[in-house]
Amino acid sequence: MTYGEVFSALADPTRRSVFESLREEPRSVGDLAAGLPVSRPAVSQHLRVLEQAGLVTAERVGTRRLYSIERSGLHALRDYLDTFWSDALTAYAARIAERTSTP
Amino acid sequence: MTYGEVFSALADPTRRSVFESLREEPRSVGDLAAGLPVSRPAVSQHLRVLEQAGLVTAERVGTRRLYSIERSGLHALRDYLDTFWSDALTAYAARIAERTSTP
DNA sequence: CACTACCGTAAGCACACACTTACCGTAAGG
DNA sequence: CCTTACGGTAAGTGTGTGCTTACGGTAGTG
Repeated sequence: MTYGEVFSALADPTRRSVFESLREEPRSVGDLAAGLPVSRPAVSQHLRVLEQAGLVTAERVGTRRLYSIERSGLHALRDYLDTFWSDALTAYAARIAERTSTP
Repeated sequence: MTYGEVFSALADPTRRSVFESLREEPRSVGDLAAGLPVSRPAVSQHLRVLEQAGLVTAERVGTRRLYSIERSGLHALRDYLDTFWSDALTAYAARIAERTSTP
């Protein structure tokens, strides 16, 4: 579960549709597929990618599987953004300091 | 410049390497390609995608082109995360309220 | 025990895309 | 000018991947 997996998971439009649909409420695979222009196995494969990226989790309810949003995936994304900005600012400050001390 | 473009732009490892390399300081195309296992045209194509996604900008310096980090791309990403969470929380609260009022 | 509902997996296909080499345009420097 | 440095673009290639249909496997139901 790396941020690379999160990026490539959310890069696909269909996968984003699935993910954003789960934002409203937990749904089953067939339920998700019914609102999309692709087949049920396709949705199943997308869910596998999303699960691997830590974006969703599954829960067995009888013969169905209820998929819900998982926090860790987006958490990894947010951490990536935060460290990216702080590193960029640090590098920027260092570059300025170097330029003013040795002109 | 949508968050979809940002996601697919950062989904590629080589493109992330380019992007994260620019976090340290602005660099030219040949400079970036020198630190990567791919050819210069490949880097040039990656930079086009990153530019289209609002993640980098170019500045002409003589015959060279200095690429730097652009804020708008990651800004769009952060907005996406924020609205996603707030929408998810709203939907969750509504679901709870509905369940407690009509059991 | 059937029978149905639900879903994951396998196999195959068509397209996208990340690369390459080759080429051309533009700016600096003799 | 001519030459060199730098980089964007074109065309072609191979792998990855998003999709399909077909199948098998498990949990409820009569």
